[in-house]
Amino acid sequence: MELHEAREKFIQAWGAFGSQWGINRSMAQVHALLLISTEPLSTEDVMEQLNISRGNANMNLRALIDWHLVDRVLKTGERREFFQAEKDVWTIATHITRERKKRELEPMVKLLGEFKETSGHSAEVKAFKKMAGDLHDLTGRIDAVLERSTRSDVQWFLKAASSLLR
Amino acid sequence: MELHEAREKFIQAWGAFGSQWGINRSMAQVHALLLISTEPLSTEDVMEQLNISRGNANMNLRALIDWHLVDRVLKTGERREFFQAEKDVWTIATHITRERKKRELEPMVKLLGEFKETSGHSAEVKAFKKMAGDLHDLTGRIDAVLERSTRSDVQWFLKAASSLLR
DNA sequence: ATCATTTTTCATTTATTACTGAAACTTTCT
DNA sequence: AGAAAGTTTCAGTAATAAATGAAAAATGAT
Repeated sequence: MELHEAREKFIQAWGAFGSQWGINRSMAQVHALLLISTEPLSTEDVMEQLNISRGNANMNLRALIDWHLVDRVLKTGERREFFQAEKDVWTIATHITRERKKRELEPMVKLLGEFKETSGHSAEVKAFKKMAGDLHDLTGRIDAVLERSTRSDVQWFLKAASSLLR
Repeated sequence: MELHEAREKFIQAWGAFGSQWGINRSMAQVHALLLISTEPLSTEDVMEQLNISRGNANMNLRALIDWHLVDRVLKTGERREFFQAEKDVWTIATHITRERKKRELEPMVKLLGEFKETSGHSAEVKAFKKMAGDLHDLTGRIDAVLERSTRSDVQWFLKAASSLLR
């Protein structure tokens, strides 16, 4: 496969993959593009290479910075900003995991916890509380596992271990 | 909190949660409704309780059956079909995980593997292959972890362990 | 302080995804 | 076989999410 074709496929696939997981296509594509670019890119580079508008490029670059997946870079003697992606896949995975955990999983755990106080003693109420409680336990456990596996000390260990296995 | 309010909140939250993760709102809501219903429901019950159309109810019930999250149930002396959700949260988590792994993760692992054969020796090509290879390793590892943690023997063990801890 | 360049915002447009509802189909009963 | 009850399909419509592009704001050089 030629580089050009491979890059194109990669960007498209990463975009589609993202949108299946609730991340918008452009954001994922911008990320993909930066991942496989050796040099930092300007907003215009991103616009051109992905055929997207300035507004779109800007919004998604900022979103990626929020997620700690992309950094702003200043080149000496250049006025405009450049962008480069974090390239270490463990770090990428960690940042994505922590961000989604914080934004989505934690609020769900909290809400499920609140259902403990549902009033009544009917069979209906008991069944409801059982389900809410079980889900609370499950999401709480998942939360704990993710917390542990994304802690920077664990990350450090895993990185070290994986470099030994190379 | 009153049961009625709690149920409503739960259904809405589960729907919103689902849509953040690429599962459509109605499907998640139908699932939520069945999860907290003590008796199996008919298509009409679902339509009424969620204010959705027959077509929508039918499509999403079938999708949930595909995902092994819901079973068809026949009541003696009743002609129409009833639906009930799998209630064990470990089993639910397993089925969701396996289904998404199969539909989305595995194809991505496969695609990333194909990039190994990208031709050329320039720095650009090397950088591309490095990234694709790293992502291939990472997604492959995630795939393996999920495979292990959703195998029925592990499930059996975890269920047994968690019932001992009750 | 001015002006040229770059970045950000946001009302409007466009694209995508999901839902509706009526018709077609299937099943089961008499 | 015909009718009644129930299920599925799918073309058309609606709702939602994302992108555009032009204007406003910010930046920084002179």
